[in-house]
Parts: sequence; structure tokens; C-alpha cells
Amino acid sequence: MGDNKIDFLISHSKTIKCLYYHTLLTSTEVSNHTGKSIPNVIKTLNEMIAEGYVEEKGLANSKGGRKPLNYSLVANTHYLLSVAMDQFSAQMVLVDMNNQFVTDVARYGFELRDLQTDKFIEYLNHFIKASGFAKNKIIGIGITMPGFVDTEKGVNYTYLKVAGQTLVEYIQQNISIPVFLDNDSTAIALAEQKFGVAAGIKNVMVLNLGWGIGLGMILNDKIFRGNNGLAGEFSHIPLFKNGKLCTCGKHGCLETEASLIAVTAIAKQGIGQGEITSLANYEDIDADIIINEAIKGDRFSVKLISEAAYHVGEGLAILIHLMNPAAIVLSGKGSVVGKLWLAPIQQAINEHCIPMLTSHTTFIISELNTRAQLIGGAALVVENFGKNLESKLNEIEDQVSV
Amino acid sequence: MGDNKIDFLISHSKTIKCLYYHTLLTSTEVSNHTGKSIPNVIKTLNEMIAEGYVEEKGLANSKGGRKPLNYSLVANTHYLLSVAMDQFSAQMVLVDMNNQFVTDVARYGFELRDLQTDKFIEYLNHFIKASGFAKNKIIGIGITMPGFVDTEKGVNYTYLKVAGQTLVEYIQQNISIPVFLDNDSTAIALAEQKFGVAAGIKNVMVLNLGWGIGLGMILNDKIFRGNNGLAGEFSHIPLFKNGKLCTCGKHGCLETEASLIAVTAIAKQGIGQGEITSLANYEDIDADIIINEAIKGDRFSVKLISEAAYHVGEGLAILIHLMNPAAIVLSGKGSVVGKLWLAPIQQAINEHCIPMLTSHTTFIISELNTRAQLIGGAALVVENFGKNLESKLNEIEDQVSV
DNA sequence: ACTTCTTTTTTAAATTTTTAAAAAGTTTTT
DNA sequence: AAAAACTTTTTAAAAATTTAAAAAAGAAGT
Repeated sequence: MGDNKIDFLISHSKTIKCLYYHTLLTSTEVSNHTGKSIPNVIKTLNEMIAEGYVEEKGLANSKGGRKPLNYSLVANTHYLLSVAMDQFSAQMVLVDMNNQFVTDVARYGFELRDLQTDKFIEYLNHFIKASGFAKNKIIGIGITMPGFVDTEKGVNYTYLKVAGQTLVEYIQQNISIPVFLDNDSTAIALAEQKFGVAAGIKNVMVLNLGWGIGLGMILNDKIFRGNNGLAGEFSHIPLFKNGKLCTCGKHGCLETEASLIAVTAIAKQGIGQGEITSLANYEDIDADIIINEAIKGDRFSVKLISEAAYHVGEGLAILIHLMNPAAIVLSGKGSVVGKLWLAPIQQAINEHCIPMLTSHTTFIISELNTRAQLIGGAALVVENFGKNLESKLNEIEDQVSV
Repeated sequence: MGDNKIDFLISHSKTIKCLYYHTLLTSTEVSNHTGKSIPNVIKTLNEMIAEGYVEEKGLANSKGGRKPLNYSLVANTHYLLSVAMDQFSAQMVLVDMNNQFVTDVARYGFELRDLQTDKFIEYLNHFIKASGFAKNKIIGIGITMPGFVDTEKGVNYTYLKVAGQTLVEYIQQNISIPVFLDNDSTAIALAEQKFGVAAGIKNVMVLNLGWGIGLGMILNDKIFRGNNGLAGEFSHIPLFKNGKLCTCGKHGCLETEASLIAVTAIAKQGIGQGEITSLANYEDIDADIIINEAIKGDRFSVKLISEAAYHVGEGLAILIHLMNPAAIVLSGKGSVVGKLWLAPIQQAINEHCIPMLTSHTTFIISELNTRAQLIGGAALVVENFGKNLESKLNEIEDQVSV
């Protein structure tokens, strides 16, 4: 079958992508991004204007010549549903074709490891209904979450497992909207690359500082996922001989010394041993509290974060040796205290890295913060405009007609 | 100016590359490799036949239809000079357009860290003259060597440094043939990808088992070099808290426990302490001797190799976590005892890797052995057919006409 | 041996894409 | 304020590429 409108969209996916990622572009800029000639681009753009997907948005500035027309996507032709999950909640937001949030960010709480897929689908349906937007206006859902995710297959090997079917298939069957699944850290890397501080840098390591330490890699300007989508398992590289058992079942993972979970455990131990710290004022402490007290200046809290950061730095030293990145971005929830991490990381790097290599790598703190993962989820859908979206739409159509 | 013949070659570089890498292809296969339509491919091929670069080579088999014509490059239109260096010597060979060695492999001995660039150029001139082939038939020189190499810039930051000029520029000025420089391990990875066991695999880690432990990475079907060509510094990832000073100036590098240099040092120490081993029969031992005795079955030698291999495995566990490769190839000189490495590496992987990840990665032992680096050097020149070759030829022409 | 089916090659037509040049709109200079 | 310089847009022509159909060559079955 194949909807003509959709075919049209898909055949112009390159143009859509660059307009989505840059919001406002001139024909020359689109030409540069797509690699097509200017007459070609203008023809395409005019076709898209005729179909209502693109609009002219005034004139851009020029440095001595005719002012070029600005083009952008019409914001309300379609919407992207971004679902950003972590261990304890799913955040959802609807994003328009200009990468703007058009709803409030909704939050559904749970324990991820106990979450049932059907419950999750309930949340999705609830959010869509509550959003007030027409369901058929939602062109795709981008779900980003922790765990071992194979984006191509549409499976999370760790959470939300469905028997006999992929998670993506299952959700699609129940919601009838194309679904794309990806790892949380990869989504954050995508967000940083398209809209954040990693924009325009070809080789970037994006750290997702959260409960664990996630890693999204941009190599040669492309998100790198490895052979089965499992690349970037930074949190569990075997780095320490500390004998500590990790949640993954192995010993001495980076996570056992450097994650916020480890930090919290060490903090509790310290308090028990009578450390002088404002943390002692709390009945029960968690990572957020430690971060807050560290920001306020509590010595013990700062020391805890610093020590974790140093260990992250040890891991990063290895990463730099292997990947020779132009930049390392500190992103994710934990990046709000980015500056606290920076000095100890730098120190570890200096101690463990060959100077030749460190001199080529700079550290950057994210400005997207908590929005990164949501932005990445929407971008994930846009990234799949084209062949992938087409085949998912066909799947859904087949299934409805059966 | 630009030679017409060369312009012709360069404009058909895609076709040349796939014919070089596969030796014998049908028009359909060329079409698949280049992404061009069959009429287009056949037109190109016929043009190249007219120019003498391609020839028809009989008919290929067919499963029920007209037999397709085979095409291949004419072997003797040009030659590629491959120079494979290690710490103690440079091997040189001339390779034809069918990837066949057309001279014996010449060997020039030296201490790399003491080698002067002018002496090296002497060797090159000597080899070219002694080869008996016309210099203008040599279309490019591929030099592959240890050290921090920036291929794009044409510099080795570690060896053969030239003041005020890049190494590549300097050699080109003296030899008047385009020169391409790359890291030895990267070259080996390229060889394995194009002609070896890594062919057709999209994400492969190629280990260069030699004096150090080099790493060449194939990511998404492409050689990955990092932001400044320095990626793959596997040998110096900080992995141990052993306090041992490494040649790089840092402490605890993988190399301090796992390289053949480290193995040799440990062996000498063991002999001094009266270990019962056939190694004791030698006046002075080196890595080759240990490898040979290990093959012959000397327990102590096997144990030494095994321990080194286990440490390599610890490093590989990290690599697998980060890159999720489909395969890890054991190549380089040391791969002749590939099977000796395999079991202890596997054991380390099992101990330090999340099973989910190991199950997706297979180990393969190279079949290219000592020829890998030489093949890679020639392939390096072929890889640069196109823009890069053109600009180097222009540089040389400008310089001659001045 | 003949027919039927496949696959490759060739040919011609259609389409896409680029190139080049002209026209139109701004800024800077005189 | 007018001219010159510079850009972007538009248009038209040329070139490249692909598509589709026909022809040729061989394999497999009857």
C-alpha cells in the first residue's frame, strides 16, 4: 500500500533531518548539508512548501549580497513522542517538528526492574490521551532507557522483556505508532551532537552521569552502537581489583567505585563511622542529597564526589587511549555538578594518560542537562525518517488490515 | 596541470579499489560494490579496458543463466611500494595491481629510534633501483610503522621526525613518488579487512601481537583512526597498579605485563632464579626464542606466553565492553603462536566480561601472518586512490616544475 | 534436440542532477 | 546618490545516471 503523503516525506528525509536539526536554514545551507545542488534543493523545498511541510521564514542576513530566504519545517504537521526512562520513572513529552516541547513533561514513577510492559503501554496511552493532540499526528515514538538495548532489533535485553516478540513490535501492535528504542546514554549523545555542546565535533565521548556511568560515542560524526547495539558499556569495564561485587555479577567494575550508587554506599558507611558532615542531618541519604550538599560546600560530600570522579577519570584515560576523541562531554542528570567532576577527572587523566593524547581532548559540560535524554528520544525518531520509518508504518498497516 | 591518464584513474577510483580488493569481479558485483547501475558500470569498465587498466578474464559460473564476464585490473600498469617497519628493520616489496608481490621481500636492519630520515631515503632508493622496475611505474609508496602516526598530516610524532616539514613531504621531495604513512597496526587491520579473516565483518578489533600490543579498529566497515589518527593505543592503557615504569613514561600500562618485551624480561628473571627451562640453554634470549621454545613445548615458555595472554585478555575485556565488536583478530608476527594465546585470553574474557557481550564476539587467528603489514601498506596506497593521490601528485609536479 | 527459464548484456528512453549563465536583490564604495 | 561589487535566486541547457525493455547466451528440464 503505502500512503502517498508518507512516501513523499520519506523521499525527502535528508532535507527534513537537516531542517529539524537546525530549525532555520537557507537553501545554500541545505545544499551543503544534503550534498545536493542548489537548483535541486530549491525544487525540493518548493515541493515541500506545496505539501505544507516547509515554510519560508523571512530573510537571513547576508554579508554583502542578496539576502537568502530562510526555510523551516512547519511545526505542527507531525509530533514526536519522546519517552525518557531511568531506573525509577519515565518522562514523556510531545515534541513538534521544530524540536520544541509542546506539552509539559509528564512523569510516571515505578521500579524499572519490576515494570510490566502492559503497564508501560497504559502509561503511553494515558499520556497520549491527556496530551490533547490527535494520535494520528504522532509520527513516531522514541523510547530511550537503560539496559542492553539492540536498537536495530528493537529489544532491551535487560528490562521490559516480552516473550516471543520484540518490545518494539509489541508496543507498536498496541499503540499503532512507529516505535524506536534506544539506550539512554546513546540518546543523550545524539542530543548533544544535534543540539548540544557536541555539535560539529566529529569524535566525542558523551558521558551520562547518572545512577551508573553511561557512555554514548560519536565516531566520525556518527553515533556508534557496536555490532549488536551494545557498545559503550563504560560502567562495567573491569578496572579495579577491589573485589567488590557489581550488580552485573562481575567484580571490580568501574561502577563499583564511581557510580552515584557506590557513592551513596560509601557515604552511609562514612556517616556510620562518625564523619563530620551535613549528611548526618538526614535520616536517609540518596545521591541527590549528596549532590546538593556538595554544591552547598559540605566537605565530606565534595570529597565523595571527587573520589568518584577520579575513578571515572581512570576509566576515561583508557577511553582516550583507545578512541583519541576530540572532546569528552559530561552530560546526564549528574552533570549539574559538572564542575565538581572536572578537576579530579583531569587529575586522573594527567596521571594515567600519555600527554600526546590528552592534549587533543577537551572536556565540555553539557548545557542540556535533564532535557538531554528527552531531546535525544525525539531526535531518534527523526534519525529514522526514511527507510526505517517506512517499514514500520507498513508493519502497522499490515497488522491493522489483517 | 594534471596528467590526463591520472585524472582518468582518479575518476574511476571506486572501480579500481573494488577490483584491487577482490581481484576478479563481474559487472554485477562491481555494481553492488560501487552502488552504480549496471549500464553505468559496464560503460566505465569498457572505458578502462580501452585505456589498458582493466582486462576481461573469462567467464564466471552461473546458476542457471548466461555466464557473466570476469573483469580484473591489468597487473602491470602500476606498482605499489609497500614498506613495513618495526623497531629493528624495514621490509620492502613491490606489489602489482592484483595484490601480488612482484619482488622478493627486502630487509633493511637498524634501530628505529636511531634511524635518520636520510638513511631511510637511501634504503628506499636502493630498493627501487635494485627492484629493476621503472620508477615511474610506482604509483605510490605505503609506509607503515610503529609510533604515533597522524596519517592525514603525514607525520610520525615518535620516529623519523623532520624539522619544519612533515615526514611525508620530505620523502616525497626526495623520491618524487606519492607517499602515504600509517601506523603498523592500522595497516595490519586494513590487510585483514581487505584480504584476511576480517573481510566482510563490520566491527573488528585487530590485535597486532608484536613487540608491543598494537590495535587496529574496524568500526562500521571503516578503519577508525580517532580525531588525530592516534586511536588504538591499546598497549598503553593504564590497567595495572604494578608500579612498573613503562617506556611511555607512565606506570602500569598493559604493555608492562603483556608485551613480548615484558615477557622477555620476566623470562630472564626466572632463569636467574633457576627455573627449569630449555631457555636456560641460550646465552641470551629474546622473544623469538621464547616463542619457539613455547611451540616446542617448554613448560616455562608456555607459562610466560600464557600469562602475557591473560593480561591481554584483561585489556580485551575492556575493549569488548566499549566496542561490542563482532570479532577480535589475532594478527601480527606474534600470531604464529595464535593458539597459545587463545585459551588464556578466553579465560580472562570469561572472568571479566559480561556474558551478554562475549557471546557476540568471536576470536579469529590471522592467516596473513608476517605478510599482513606489507599487504596493508600496499592497500593503504590503493585506499588513497582518488582525491588524496591526486593532490600528492600535484604537489610533486609543482615541486619539480619550480 | 527442443523448449523453457535464468541471467547477463545491450540499447533506447526517461529521469535526475548538475553546470552555467542570467537576473534580481543588498551592501559597500566612490 | 550612483556605481561597483558581491550574493542569492531563477532559469535554461547540458550532462550524467538510471530505468525499462529487448536481445543474447547459457542452463535445466522434457
